[in-house]
Amino acid sequence: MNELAGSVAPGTVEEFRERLAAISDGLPKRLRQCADYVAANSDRIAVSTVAELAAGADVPPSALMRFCQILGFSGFSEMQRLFREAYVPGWPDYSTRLTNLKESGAGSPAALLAEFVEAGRLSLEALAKSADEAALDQAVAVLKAADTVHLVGLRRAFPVASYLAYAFEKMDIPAMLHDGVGKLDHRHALRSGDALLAITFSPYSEETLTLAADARARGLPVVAMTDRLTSPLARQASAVLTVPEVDFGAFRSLSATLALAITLAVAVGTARAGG
Amino acid sequence: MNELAGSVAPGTVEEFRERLAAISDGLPKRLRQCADYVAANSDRIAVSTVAELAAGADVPPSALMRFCQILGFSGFSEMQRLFREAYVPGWPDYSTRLTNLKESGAGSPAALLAEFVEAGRLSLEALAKSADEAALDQAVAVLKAADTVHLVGLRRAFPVASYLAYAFEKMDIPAMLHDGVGKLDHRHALRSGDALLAITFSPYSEETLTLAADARARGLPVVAMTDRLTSPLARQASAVLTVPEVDFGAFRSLSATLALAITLAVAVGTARAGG
DNA sequence: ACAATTTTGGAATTTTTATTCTATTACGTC
DNA sequence: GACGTAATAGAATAAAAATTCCAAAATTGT
Repeated sequence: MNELAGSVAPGTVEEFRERLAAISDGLPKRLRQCADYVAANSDRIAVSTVAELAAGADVPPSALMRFCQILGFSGFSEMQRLFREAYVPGWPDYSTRLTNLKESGAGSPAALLAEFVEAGRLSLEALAKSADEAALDQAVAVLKAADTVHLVGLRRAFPVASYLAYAFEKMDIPAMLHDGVGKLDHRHALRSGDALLAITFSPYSEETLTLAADARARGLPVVAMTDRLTSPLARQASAVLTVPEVDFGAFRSLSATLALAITLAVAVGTARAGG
Repeated sequence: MNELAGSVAPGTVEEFRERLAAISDGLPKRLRQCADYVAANSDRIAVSTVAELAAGADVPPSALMRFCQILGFSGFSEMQRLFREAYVPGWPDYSTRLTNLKESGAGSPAALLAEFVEAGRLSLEALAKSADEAALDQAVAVLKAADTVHLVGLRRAFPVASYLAYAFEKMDIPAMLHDGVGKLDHRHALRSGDALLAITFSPYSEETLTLAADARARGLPVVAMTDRLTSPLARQASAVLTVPEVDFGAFRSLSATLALAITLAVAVGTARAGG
């Protein structure tokens, strides 16, 4: 294979990355694992041993040695030297790095990123604090018992609904995403024995509320993911999950909402598998 | 002298500094040199050998060993471990932890939620630490210049793509979501002057890669959001944004991915409005 | 299905690195 | 200025790490 690739060792981290990208295609399985792991954790090279890195990449140490040689180094030590020399203990802790990003100028992409990361983190923390365990248990119970889980969420909530649809499908749970494509109305698909998982945040989307009301009228249980207990969706629901999400500008980070959504999906999936 | 100082080793870098400051008065000559050098170059500890550090401090290696022991460590290796771990804040096999939790079914929904919140938090922190500002700037520049922004992301990445579509629409940026509904092939919609924002994670979706290759072939710039620099998508791209995200089984928390996505959308939006 | 070639895993080996030990030196005290 | 104590340097040893090598397994092409 790539026996010619490594005539001369990369002299800088940049060169290293280039070569890595250049060769990593035609690499056999184990060496590819090395390439992927090293690319994702290049900051660890300077402070790890062969054995540690190999364990991380889930390959034997000798595979990692071969990998180093294919890249043009005489061995691991030479590769490590490159990274040790370039090593500046970047941004040891998260908060100073955030400050640093913000300082790159108000409105700059980096500063924005810092804001959104912060918003997401706050949302997650708030969720952990405020989560209602009883409501969560009840939601799981309702969805576990359902024949088909109907999912609805539009606009801002659509990513969440579509993610749930993906997750349910992966776990072999019958689910149907009501996405309103082609303005079709799928409400006739709601059958006795099913359940609806509805997601909407202020300003609440009319279609979602309508579908929830419809399900309620037919006697189907409704699980709500929304922003307040006083939301119009909450009235229709047999279980209400509220998500405190920090808005930044007109947008909402969705971090907390998605975390809750995955929890729900996995909990329902294991509950069903176990029953 | 300070023979009692080292009853127990410092557990954090903070503690280390405190103890160093506390004892470094009253130290004999050689040990003083060690203390001074280490204090001034503590960032090198993680990536140096005893011999290198000793040479830097202009003392024999054995002096440095004694110094480590006076600080409370069993030897140099233990001290070094402290610094290596402090700068390598990875998530030690977090995904297997989650997988185990899921498979054992031992976790109550509330416990699951705690895990997913933690995963999201870690992802966001890692994003802040590892974000490539230059790549982000370039991605913004590319999308700012585009007539229409085409979005593609399937399966796990679909929520991200759909959220971007929503955000772009809110900001009056011409955007088109390639969602593959009805197996329609929209590639003819790629026109000169447009740009493609493609999102895919391992295992990479074939359709996304194909569309990216297609765009590339027509000379359109491609911005990639993916998991590794060695991803097949990265090859097609004029800007590559990598997102560190904790996977668990087939799922991915998406917290970091969405934070980056919003950043991109808002940055492009303000850049366009300002131009 | 077979042979040729590549890839792999693990044990054996070598090299490097950390650590201990001890004779010697320096220091402070009386 | 001699004695006792503490500190030091460097050699000796132990431990850990890197690197090589080869037989077995897997792939590839015919």
